[in-house]
Amino acid sequence: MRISDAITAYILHRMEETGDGTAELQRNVLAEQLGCVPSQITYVLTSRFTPAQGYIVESRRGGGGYIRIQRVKWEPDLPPLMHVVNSIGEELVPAAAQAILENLVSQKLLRPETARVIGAALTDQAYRQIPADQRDKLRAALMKQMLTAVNV
Amino acid sequence: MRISDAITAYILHRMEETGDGTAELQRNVLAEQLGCVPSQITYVLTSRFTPAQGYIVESRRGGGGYIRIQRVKWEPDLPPLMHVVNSIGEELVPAAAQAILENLVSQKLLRPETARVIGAALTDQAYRQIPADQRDKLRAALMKQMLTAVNV
DNA sequence: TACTCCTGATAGTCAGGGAAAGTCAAAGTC
DNA sequence: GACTTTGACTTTCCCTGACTATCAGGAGTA
Repeated sequence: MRISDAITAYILHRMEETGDGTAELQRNVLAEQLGCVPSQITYVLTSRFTPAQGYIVESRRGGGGYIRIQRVKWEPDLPPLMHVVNSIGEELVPAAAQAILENLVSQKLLRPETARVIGAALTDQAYRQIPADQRDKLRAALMKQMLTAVNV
Repeated sequence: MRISDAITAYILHRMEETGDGTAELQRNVLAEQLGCVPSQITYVLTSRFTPAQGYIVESRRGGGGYIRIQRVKWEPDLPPLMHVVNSIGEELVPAAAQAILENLVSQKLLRPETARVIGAALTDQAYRQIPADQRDKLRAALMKQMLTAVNV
């Protein structure tokens, strides 16, 4: 029995309990409860609760800090967005990004304004400071993150 | 339970009450009411009610002293969001980004969906691969880029 | 009246300590 | 080889208290 599985199960269970698809926890507390080091929690979150898997994670450090995990609710006519998110690999070139966005807009899965905003965040314009060989990876991560947030 | 949150909530509540987006208070009095030291009020003001987050704070010492917090009214001229874009510096920390978005939404200058999407692109979650010391710069660049794209 | 000085009533500053979560690389497991 | 686990170190945020700066008004003086 892996600790990671226990952590995952616990988080999912908590989500069920709250009823709104949200789980809020404190890293140190949970680590203590489950008998692992705190960074193990972080590991599980980054490997199993990613946007591509339909989750949004937000957190806060310092006194009274917390971690909140939220499961994305998919509207009946929106699963295609999920497919898109899953179909994006580790890297994404600008042209492909634009194509995906245009496609989504023409299918009425994305408002034009939303597409514009997403597109703006995916142009190399914004990545001046990022080494060229890392931009496509960043682009892919951002695209997934943003598409996932469209229908929280 | 964070005292900072209570102070923040109190100030926002006061702003609602007055109706003109202004709250006036006395530091010692509020500190007494909420059971904290006066400098805690100052801390909250400097960390959560900054100009970058859309607030102006003015104060006066001595007898009859006071602190007035005012929510910035963005001019309804064109282009609406440029004020915000211009007020963002070279770097942007996550908390400030979030605060700006909330402010814009509450002033109806941004659709909640759009704010969510932008917010998603500004969390550290999306920047795992980026060196920590470059994230705030990237965040600032992305924020400007996206806000500019809202009303093309 | 006019001026200075004192005093009490404010708010501001800053350094330090504590409480969280994040990072990363090395070691372990299957 | 990919995934897991660990722990030392870092960063962020919160809270406090001692000390400082500023203001208004009154007392004293001429």
